[in-house]
Amino acid sequence: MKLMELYRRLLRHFGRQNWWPARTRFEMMVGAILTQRTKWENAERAVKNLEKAGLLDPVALARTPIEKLEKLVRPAGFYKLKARRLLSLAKHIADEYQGDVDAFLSRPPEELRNELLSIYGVGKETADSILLYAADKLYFPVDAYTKQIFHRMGLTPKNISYEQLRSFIEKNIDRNLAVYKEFRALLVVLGKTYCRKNPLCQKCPISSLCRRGGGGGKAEMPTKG
DNA sequence: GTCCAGGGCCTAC
DNA sequence: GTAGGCCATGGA
Repeated sequence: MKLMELYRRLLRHFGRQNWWPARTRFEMMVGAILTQRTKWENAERAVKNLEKAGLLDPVALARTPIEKLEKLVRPAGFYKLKARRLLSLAKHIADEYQGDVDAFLSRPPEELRNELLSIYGVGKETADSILLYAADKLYFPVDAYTKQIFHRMGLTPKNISYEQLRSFIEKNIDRNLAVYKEFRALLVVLGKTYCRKNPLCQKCPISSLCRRGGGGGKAEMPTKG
């Protein structure tokens, strides 16, 4: 099973996803933090609250009292944590780049990645999502769905590390931004739609490719990353 | 009422 | 370097 074959099959089945749903690069970054371990629908409510408050701007956001942020991001869950994380991201861009998001995202990719990872609340998946969807760099974000899907397909070991899986995927798909962006979105949609629910497993568009489950086996979506 | 969603931090081994 | 606990609202 070649990964590009899987990609084309998912694309035929689900159609283009056109991620990321955001008007600006900073809004994308905000959404990436708000959707951590959270449905996008709930994260989006928080994004809209911030937008109404005029806070989808690093300098404005960085100046906002955390108590106000906590109220606005409440629908996204983990609201105290996420308010802190948004502030740390906004302050970094405001302090180090005078709020110039483009200047921040224009840094050399590996340096930008390390810088993102140094920001409180930005882990590997969030950093790689920002690199791919906001900075247009060829980094493939690996989430819990992707890990589980590839394991069930017998492509990778269950306990593979984040970096190992990212490397595996990046070595086996076309180095093309549209492919990266769509494939990642399609894997999330596939995971959300089928993997967690056993009854739907048979209808999964890749069930014939799935060595585990696919029939009587238990769906094993992890509850943790 | 129960389960869980597009992670990451902290702590203990 | 990694396993486990923790964070929390909203919808099914």
